[in-house]
Amino acid sequence: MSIAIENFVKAIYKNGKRDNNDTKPGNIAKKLGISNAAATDMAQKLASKDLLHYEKYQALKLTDKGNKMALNVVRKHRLWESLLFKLFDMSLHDIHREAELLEHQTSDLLANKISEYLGNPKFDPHGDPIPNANGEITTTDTSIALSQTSEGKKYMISRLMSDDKEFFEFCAQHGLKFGNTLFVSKQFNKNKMTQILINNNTILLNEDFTSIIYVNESN
Amino acid sequence: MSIAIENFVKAIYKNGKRDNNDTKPGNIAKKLGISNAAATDMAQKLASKDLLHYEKYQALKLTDKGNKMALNVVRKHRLWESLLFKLFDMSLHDIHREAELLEHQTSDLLANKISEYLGNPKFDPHGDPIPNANGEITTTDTSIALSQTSEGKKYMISRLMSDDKEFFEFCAQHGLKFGNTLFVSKQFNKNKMTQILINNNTILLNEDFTSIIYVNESN
DNA sequence: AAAAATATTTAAGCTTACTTAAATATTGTT
DNA sequence: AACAATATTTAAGTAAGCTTAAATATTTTT
Ligand SMILES: [Mn+2]
Ligand SMILES: [Mn+2]
Ligand SMILES: [Mn+2]
Ligand SMILES: [Mn+2]
Repeated sequence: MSIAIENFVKAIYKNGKRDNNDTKPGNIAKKLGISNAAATDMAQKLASKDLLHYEKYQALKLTDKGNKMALNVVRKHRLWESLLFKLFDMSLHDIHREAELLEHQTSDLLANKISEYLGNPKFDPHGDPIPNANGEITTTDTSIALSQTSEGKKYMISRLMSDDKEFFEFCAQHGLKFGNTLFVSKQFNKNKMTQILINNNTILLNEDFTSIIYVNESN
Repeated sequence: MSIAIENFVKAIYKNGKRDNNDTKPGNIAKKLGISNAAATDMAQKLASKDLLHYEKYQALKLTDKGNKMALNVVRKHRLWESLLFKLFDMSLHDIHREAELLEHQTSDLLANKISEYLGNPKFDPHGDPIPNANGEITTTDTSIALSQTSEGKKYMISRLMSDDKEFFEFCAQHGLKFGNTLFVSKQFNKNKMTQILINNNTILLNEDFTSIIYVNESN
């Protein structure tokens, strides 16, 4: 399957998972940087290949076959991120950018070699789960967005759901990193802001950030 | 530049280097598995992009710009082969196959990271030289084909110029490996065969093999 | 030096993955 | 419930990278 198809299927998969947007052509188009017309076109083509269910004006839904393909690409993406992060001194944003391309040029055999070399990791450097060779995610995610946390509790960062360079630079600067702990000192519910204490620094985060930083309650 | 263009330019580069075939569209077409017509078409297109000199019915010649592009792709190819060979238990043929794809999806930055990680190696696992970040090959190659060697002398294998699976399997089986030494016991000039002694085994090689196994005279 | 065999080029056409513009349907607002 | 705003779909068209078939040039053989 082509790069365009792999990216399309993956975008639907991720849209359905994370964003509770409904997965209509327009949303996918926006993510992929193509026109709505192109997305509709592609959706119809993929339906004829049995990769997704298409009904005019309805949300797109992957078939089992489409889902499997998406998970295969996601697996390769996250394995590459893990490898590059381990071997080289590269930022989360940079490894993501490289993985976005490498994911399409990787045989299943190579993916398995990478996985084996890394000790079959279950999570990538963002904290995202890595599907196994059968396209299954066996770990269960108990984490919640920082925006959903309670005042006065301690949490461990489990996932940074972003591809944005500036966000990662901000995170790096303030110690917001997979595995680090923080304390939620105040929730400004009206303003949708969250005040946290991390590394003895107090920071105020708005919803753009608190909705993509995932955490687990800590001791 | 597209994958098709990178492969095309690289094929011209390699054809000019190794094979003393003249580099006409038909030869390139054969290597890339496309029609002669497609190769001519592409050659004309690349001439308009200043990547090669095209004159009807004449051999193709890369411009400086084209040469630089080819070396950049070759660099990435050989760095990937080096990395995969080091990290994973993969055959020379397999690493070549993966590198053939990865070479087109690798930023200069990532290439430099790989090079640095490996200690800026000068040769890949086949013994082929790796161009530096400026697209220069600084090593000089003094090796000769096994077919050109003299009876009664000892040589060290410096290069296995092939992508062929069966050839590599044969090599692996008989200890024909980068760095290993062999003794040329007889040259059958009329039959274009070479008899060598390696690991206490005598093997008779025909020209298909002796022309792609490169060696340096050894003590 | 012809003739025959080969190789190259041109021409016409196809598929993929896009684009913009126009038509149509859905959704949100008054 | 009607109107306006928004989203989706259809239609028409483009560029890249191929194909096969036919025309033309080059190379090899006789
Ligand atoms: Mn990523
Ligand atoms: Mn991608
Ligand atoms: Mn190779
Ligand atoms: Mn290639």
